[in-house]
Amino acid sequence: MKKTAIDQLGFLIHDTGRLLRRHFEKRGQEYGLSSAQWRLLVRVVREQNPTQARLAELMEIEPISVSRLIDRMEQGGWVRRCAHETDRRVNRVVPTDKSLSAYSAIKAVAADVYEEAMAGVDEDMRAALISALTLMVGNLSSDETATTPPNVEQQAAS
Amino acid sequence: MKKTAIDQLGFLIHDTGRLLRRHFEKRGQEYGLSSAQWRLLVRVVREQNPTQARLAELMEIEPISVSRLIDRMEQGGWVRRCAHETDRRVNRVVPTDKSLSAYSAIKAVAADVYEEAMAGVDEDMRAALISALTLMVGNLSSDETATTPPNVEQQAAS
DNA sequence: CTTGTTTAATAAGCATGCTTATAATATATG
DNA sequence: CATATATTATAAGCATGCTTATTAAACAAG
Repeated sequence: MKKTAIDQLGFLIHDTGRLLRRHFEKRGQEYGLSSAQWRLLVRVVREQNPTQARLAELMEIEPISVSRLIDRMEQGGWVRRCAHETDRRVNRVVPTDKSLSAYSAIKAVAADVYEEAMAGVDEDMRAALISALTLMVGNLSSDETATTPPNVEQQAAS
Repeated sequence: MKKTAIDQLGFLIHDTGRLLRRHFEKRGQEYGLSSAQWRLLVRVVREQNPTQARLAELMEIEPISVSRLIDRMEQGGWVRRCAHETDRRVNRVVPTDKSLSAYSAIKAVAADVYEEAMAGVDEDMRAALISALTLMVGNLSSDETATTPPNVEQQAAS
């Protein structure tokens, strides 16, 4: 039945994520950017010099994780911490020239990895995949409180 | 177009995995099992006392990661390392009574988290999701070497 | 102005993954 | 038997996430 497949959903998503990360890092390692660093850089470029707190919010990770990611990225010459104009508590995170010039190349690598991963997955299935994942992120983000909304068929242990 | 959605695939899968893990750990923390420990325990029970090397192979993580996971699980009373009958290099990993009695309860928690995540995702979409992820895992596991032969379906190594 | 609260960033320490290296044991070969 | 190679587990050290606690600055209220 499908039930057995659902049991493996967590494993599947975990594995897919791990494999994507692994491939991206292998392909992107000539640039010296890890996948976490790449995710952060995308936000920095898109948001135009966000603060660390803003990055934590966008990436849904803790501020301390951002802080340490940026430690390493600053060391690697990818971003700089710049003082905020008015608020002396705040750092703006600014991409370096190195980041800006590598950006499109690395973006192409990412797109390439995605296409490699999606070989043999037709358009309909891609659309369904993305819709399903988007729904799931919504379900899991929103109801930090609720437990079991509308039509759940929860299965006990099998 | 769809291209923009594909760009976000990595982010989506990453987020979904992170959120699933977070929910599972919140719900399962009364048992004191993390999600990595849970994944390992499932293998241990299914495989009937596998060796650490076998676990590393099954979970596709490094032997050293297994070793340290088991360090903590042994401390937590979830598994024991038992000497192999003939090969003195080898440890068999054996679930404790505590594991066996908690197993179905935790399995139910996992199933519950999956259902919560999948609320509003209909049967067709679930099937497509699982098929797509399975294909992706295949693509990313098999071709550790190739780069992007157009629409590949090579299943070289397993 | 002083006191208290909130916010931004960091520190300390843990879990889980990784890579690279080592120790102990098994096995294969001269 | 002795030596070379495999395999199993572990060690050391790093990256990235977490929780909890701290520091510095901003802001609000008396």
